[in-house]
Amino acid sequence: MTRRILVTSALPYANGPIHIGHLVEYIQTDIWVRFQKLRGHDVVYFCADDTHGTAIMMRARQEGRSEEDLIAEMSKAHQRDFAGFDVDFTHYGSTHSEENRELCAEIWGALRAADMIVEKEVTQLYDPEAGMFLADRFVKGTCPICKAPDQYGDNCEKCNATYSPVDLIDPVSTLTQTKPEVRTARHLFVRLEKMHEFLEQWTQEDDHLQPEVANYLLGHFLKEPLRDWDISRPAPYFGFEIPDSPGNYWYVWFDAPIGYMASTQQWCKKTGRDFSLYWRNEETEIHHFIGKDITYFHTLFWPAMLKVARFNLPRKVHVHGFLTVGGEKMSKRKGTYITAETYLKHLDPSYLRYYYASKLGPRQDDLDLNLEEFATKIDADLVGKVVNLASRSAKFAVELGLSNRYPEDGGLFDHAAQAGEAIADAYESCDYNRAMRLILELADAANRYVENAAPWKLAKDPDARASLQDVCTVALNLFRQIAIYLAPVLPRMARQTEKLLGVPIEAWSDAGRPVLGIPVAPFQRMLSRVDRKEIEKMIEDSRETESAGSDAQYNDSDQPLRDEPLAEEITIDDFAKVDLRVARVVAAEDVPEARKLLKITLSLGGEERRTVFAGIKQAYQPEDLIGRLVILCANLAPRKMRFGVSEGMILASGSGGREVYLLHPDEGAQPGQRVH
RNA sequence: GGGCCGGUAGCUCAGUUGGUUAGAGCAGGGCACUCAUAAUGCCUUGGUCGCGGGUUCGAGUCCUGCCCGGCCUACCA
Repeated sequence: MTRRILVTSALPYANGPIHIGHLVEYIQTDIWVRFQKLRGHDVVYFCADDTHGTAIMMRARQEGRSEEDLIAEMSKAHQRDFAGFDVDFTHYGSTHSEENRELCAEIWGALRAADMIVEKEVTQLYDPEAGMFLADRFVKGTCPICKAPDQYGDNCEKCNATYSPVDLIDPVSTLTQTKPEVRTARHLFVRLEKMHEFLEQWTQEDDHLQPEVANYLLGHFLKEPLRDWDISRPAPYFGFEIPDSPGNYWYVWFDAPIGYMASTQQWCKKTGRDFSLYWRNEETEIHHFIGKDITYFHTLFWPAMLKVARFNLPRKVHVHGFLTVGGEKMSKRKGTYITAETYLKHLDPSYLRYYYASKLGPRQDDLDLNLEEFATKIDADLVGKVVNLASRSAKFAVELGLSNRYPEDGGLFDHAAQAGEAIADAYESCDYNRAMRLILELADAANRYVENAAPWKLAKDPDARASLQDVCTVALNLFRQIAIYLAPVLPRMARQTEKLLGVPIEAWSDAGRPVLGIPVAPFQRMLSRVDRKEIEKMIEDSRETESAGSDAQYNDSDQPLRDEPLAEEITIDDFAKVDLRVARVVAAEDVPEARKLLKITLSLGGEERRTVFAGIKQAYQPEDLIGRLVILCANLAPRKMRFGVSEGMILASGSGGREVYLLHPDEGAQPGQRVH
């Protein structure tokens, strides 16, 4: 039975380039789409740029151009990058389109009609100079709980407290460095709770979600009433104005998923198709591929919106994990924040497609790109085993062509043909790493066959030409089966195989019938071994790109400053209030119940001792601290904690967790000395 | 604190509803081959399946407690 399938990948935000982290998703989706097409299904694959929101507006302002100009450029760059990795969309649209505006209005109307929209006052900080309300991350100030300076508007990284930006002490707008004022505005909210029962059912039934995702939703959101969803933003905002609420705009997360539909609509208009066949027809399967960070938009809000507006619900939302490189988050400093563009300058996209395929499973686990493994996997699996099959047998077949009848091969071809269903099951369930393993087993068996048949010996015997032809016929047909099974992952290799044998690869079932009595073209290299030097160059390039503009000699990243902009200016008197002292760690012990804390006893010289709880457990061993000098903020108000009273704060930089770097004075400093 | 996922060979991972001596790839060692992009084939080293209990004729697999790692979430400070 032919299935009609509509597939989407999440819409990349038009605020930055595509990088190898994004590509996990687009490659995963593209493989699934190509697989379904090969199986003979009617598949369309839509995506678009996500263009709205404050971030785009701010960036356009900064660069002194219009938002339209910015997003046009990003869209072009994104599409170029995707094409470079053989990600083949049916249509690539934009959320900033008339089609999207109309669909937003339609769904909005349905939400209104269902009495799901309410208006509420929201008190927010407003930057009069920028003329806009400030989202939480555009405000910094002193934490109202622990008095830590430089904290974002919604929570404190130091003490983990959550609060409203209105409660911040000395708030500063990060846009203009001025002091914002408190203003109230009327926001529109979606009463999601009205759909509670529906969502509880939809998320738990029919395999719509991976089990861990369904559990997560049940445990975190659905166990209590769903909160109203703040769906409007006051002007100025780059997006669509809400038709029945002038001055208010739809929040970017309202119109972003609707962009899937708008992209479909654009394609339908272009090609004369029927939109309702895809979004208002129960027989169409809709599959969304997304990252785990946006799970709840796609599994709660989105199905609720579709349900209310009577559109098709997703058949399945496939959630994948994040990419790490060498076991760590991508880092510009380490050169592992690799853009699609930089990758393509150095390496073959097929490498990454295969590597991701060999690591991707059906669950939302994070995926690690280990560059050493990357290189050995490509070399061993693809070059050494798969391509090698063709390259070691094709040259004997050029003169002879393939036999007219399929020779005895000990059941190898039939076995591989039968394996096709298990491999297909693995692709279908997004268990690509299993599919790759199964395919590689076939390549192993085929190489063993060639080894035993020894065509190179037959080639020396003029009387053995028939046998030689038979051996090549088997080897090349086994190779072709593998090329077909790998075609979703490696479309280029499928094309090369077509050229080699002069027969098109059009369907999965082609792997069930051998090709016979045909000429064989001279073998041309299909894939090169991975050049380790290019990997290094790629890393180097990725480092350079982000350090451009900084002092050439040191290449320090500007990321820390961007993460945490400079604070408001202070006077020397302000500074003098802070009493910093050199102190010696005389004891340090683990606080077993705490995840981050070490209990540290400091000496300020003589008998003066201080006990401080410091959140550095993940970065330092207690025994390594004993004896060393640190800098202590000595006049900080004592703070009662669960484990005791903390009498100060040890100075350190870094983002927390393992990234904590204690300050220490140069040689000669004495405990108790004040730092001026 | 709560939730989810994981912990199997040096590394990356398979292990189907509990059923013989726990597997693969890579890496290591040896041999063979020399058609192929120093590719391939054969042999081989290597595992108290995180730890402790329990259920069972039988546990990597089921139950339970704990330890470790990742992610999520909350609170206290």
